Amino acid sequence: MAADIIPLIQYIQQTFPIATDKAEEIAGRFTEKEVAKNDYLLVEGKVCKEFCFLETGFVWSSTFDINKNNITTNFYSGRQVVCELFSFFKQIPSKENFQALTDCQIWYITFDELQIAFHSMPEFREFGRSMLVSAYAGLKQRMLSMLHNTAEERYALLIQQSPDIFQNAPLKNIASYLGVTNTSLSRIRKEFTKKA
Amino acid sequence: MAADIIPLIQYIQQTFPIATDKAEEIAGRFTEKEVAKNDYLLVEGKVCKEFCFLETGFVWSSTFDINKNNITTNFYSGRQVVCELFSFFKQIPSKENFQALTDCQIWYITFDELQIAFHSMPEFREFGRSMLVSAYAGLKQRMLSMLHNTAEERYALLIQQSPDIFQNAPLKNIASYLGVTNTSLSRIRKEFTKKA
DNA sequence: TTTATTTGTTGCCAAATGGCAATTAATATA
DNA sequence: TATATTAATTGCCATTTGGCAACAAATAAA
Repeated sequence: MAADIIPLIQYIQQTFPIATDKAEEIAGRFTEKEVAKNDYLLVEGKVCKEFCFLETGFVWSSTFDINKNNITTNFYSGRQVVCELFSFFKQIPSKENFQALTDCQIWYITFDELQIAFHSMPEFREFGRSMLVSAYAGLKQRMLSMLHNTAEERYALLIQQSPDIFQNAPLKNIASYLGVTNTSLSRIRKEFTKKA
Repeated sequence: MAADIIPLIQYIQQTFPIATDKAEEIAGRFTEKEVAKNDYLLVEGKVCKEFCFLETGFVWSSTFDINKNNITTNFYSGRQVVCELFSFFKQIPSKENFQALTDCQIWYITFDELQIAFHSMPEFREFGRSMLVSAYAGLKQRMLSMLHNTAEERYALLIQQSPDIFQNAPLKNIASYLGVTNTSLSRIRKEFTKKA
């Protein structure tokens, strides 16, 4: 599959309003690569070296709780940033794994390249900051939803907002993403289809 | 009470390792102010204009859910950044209120001043980014805790890590911060003291 | 294709949490 | 101080979610 840089340019502009030629200049700093299904973009204990934009494909990230249970931290479908931001920006070992659940087409920039680009391109910095702030806000939303919605409400929201997750990830991982056991998710799904 | 800039300098250095004179230069861009008990640092619907460092005092932030219930988003004790980052960095209206629960001594910098300082001081930018990344990581931790710890475990963690919250905030707000009803929190506390 | 392994569903019951109302305690106001 | 208001606790019961085991379905491996 041929790589297409347009989605990255659009993503940059939508994250931080900017002239198209500037967005193209930023996007031009990225390199393309492919990641095969089931391969890892990042392994726990390693430092995240690349800031990735997922052009096409599907990725999930996970970590382990105290009881060594694998718990899903997130799912990523196309046209999103896929990066363990803490590990990447602090250049310290990641506590999460990132794995491709389908073949992926990716645009990436290394940490060193990004540092250089940040210093020479104020717009790139602004984009980076805006991306971070949006990620922060998204996480806060998710946290508030965890606090004040039932598991069934969270399930309903997820299936409505990200139906693609259900095409790409096994239910047990969706369950841990939602913070319920797979037994409970199974029952929630039963109730849900009954209502619909 | 006289303002003391040392805690701010220390906070900067601890967030992003940097020479003391550079940290002092960054801190020098901040202005001091006092906020009286019960006054608001930020009101929902207004754009957050100041990036604040809380030298001394105690602040809580809250928002409203769909049913107009007031829910606590966070508590802030001294030597922390107190800022609605999304509203501040995007300069859009805040969905949260920030209120002082005690008299507060604050160091702040406005958005415009910060923009200027960011452009002229690379170290300030790095500090800002590091602060954002840490905030992001802290939020992720909290979210994972919401997902995979019981209410009682979250209560135990909170009282252990932030006992000062219990000296400054009413239990009903701590309950909504933990994502439980105040009825449940009351029972959890009863069980907890029984065990200890 | 056959077999083994993993994933998903269901029944049964236990544990955690919520909802409501009554009561007490604490705080604010007159 | 007396009164009104708000916060916190408790009892009773309903709802949600979890744990375990058995089973079925899907997928991977031989």
